[in-house]
Amino acid sequence: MGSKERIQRQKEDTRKSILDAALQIVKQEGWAALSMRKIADVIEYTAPIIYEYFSNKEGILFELTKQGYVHLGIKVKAARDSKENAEEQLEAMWLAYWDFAFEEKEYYQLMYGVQVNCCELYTKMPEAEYTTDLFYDAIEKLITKLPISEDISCLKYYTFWSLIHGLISINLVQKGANDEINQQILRSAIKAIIKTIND
Amino acid sequence: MGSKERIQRQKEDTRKSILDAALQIVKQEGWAALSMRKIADVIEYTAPIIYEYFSNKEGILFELTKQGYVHLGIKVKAARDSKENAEEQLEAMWLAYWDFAFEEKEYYQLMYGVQVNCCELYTKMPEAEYTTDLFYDAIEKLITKLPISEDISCLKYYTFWSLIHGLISINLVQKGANDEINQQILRSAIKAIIKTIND
DNA sequence: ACATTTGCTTAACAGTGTTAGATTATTTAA
DNA sequence: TTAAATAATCTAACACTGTTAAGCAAATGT
Repeated sequence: MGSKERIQRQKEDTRKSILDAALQIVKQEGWAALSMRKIADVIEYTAPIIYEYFSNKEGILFELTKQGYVHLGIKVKAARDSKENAEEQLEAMWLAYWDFAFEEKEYYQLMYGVQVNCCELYTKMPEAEYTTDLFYDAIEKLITKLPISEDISCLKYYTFWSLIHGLISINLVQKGANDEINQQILRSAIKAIIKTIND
Repeated sequence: MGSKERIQRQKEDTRKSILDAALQIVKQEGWAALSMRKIADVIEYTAPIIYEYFSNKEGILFELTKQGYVHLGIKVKAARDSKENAEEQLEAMWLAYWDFAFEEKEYYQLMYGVQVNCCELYTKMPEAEYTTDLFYDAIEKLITKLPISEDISCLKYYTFWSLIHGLISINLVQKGANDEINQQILRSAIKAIIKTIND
């Protein structure tokens, strides 16, 4: 009897619907408004059911964080593949990162703890490392002096990341900034950091 | 009878003790653990009393935010006054900002919404503008091309701020970064941005 | 047909911010 | 000094939050 598999499929559907419901609520009302009972309302169950799919609320956040990293990775990879030149690739990748932060604001807030009390234990999430690796590769392609030291690519990566994440955070928290100035800062700073890669 | 003034003084003391208690709890247990009842326990009252001094919890956070900006302003000003050279001044000021973020981690988290759901209405807080003005002044001192355009100082200010705030946020959220690398990024990036001021 | 397992719900606990009403203490007025 | 008025404080409650235990009902296995 194949009913086992049907039930299995139903369970996976419910699990997915929990994640979808959570994201929907957050997109409509923000992270502070997300509650187990609200999720239960959306999926038309009662709250305790959720605990058969996730050990607790943090479990849901953890899964959504993973989803976020997957989406970000896809977007950054696509940006890289849209360009030939190594410099253009790196710039396009950071711009894609920037776009992701605002298009998928709720994911970004969760992934990087901007106004969200995300759990602390997201260390060593393989989905997160994928994007990081893409950036490291792109940076190292631009380094001409061999052998490529881990230190210098790390330094450059964090410089890029700090600048862009800082600009995003400032905009996500005290929004109301001029978008033109943001674009100017972004583009000129990216170019400036790229220039210093082989200093 | 001067008892009016005595009572007035007592009220001010209680108000201050509420703020002190809140900060104490946060320093011991983090922002997530701060509750009205815990504050009440510390000041040896019951929770409703707090509402005679602050309209709600957000009111307490608002006041602490203001305190934070005052402290930051003092620190940044002191850093400026410790140097003669304009470049050295600006660098010292950002390093002071950096130090503040870690020495007064709880204040910084609140002021800039790092892992804290601070209220949104902190716009136009005069205490915050003081520090901003200090940085603008220091940047404009370095601009040689006259007349000094508002755009260019704004651009440079946000570039500095984004980078440093980003680096701080990353360290406050996913802590565990190498402190040497942070210092290297900080100092080299500050110098790099200063260099581009007159481009 | 009976027993067992599964799916799901209700009820509860301990905590949160916040408010209304009752109570106690202090001050003022007679 | 005593009575009335005011101020200070607390208890209790409401509507939430995450989470767990107990119970009911329907589907399943024997």
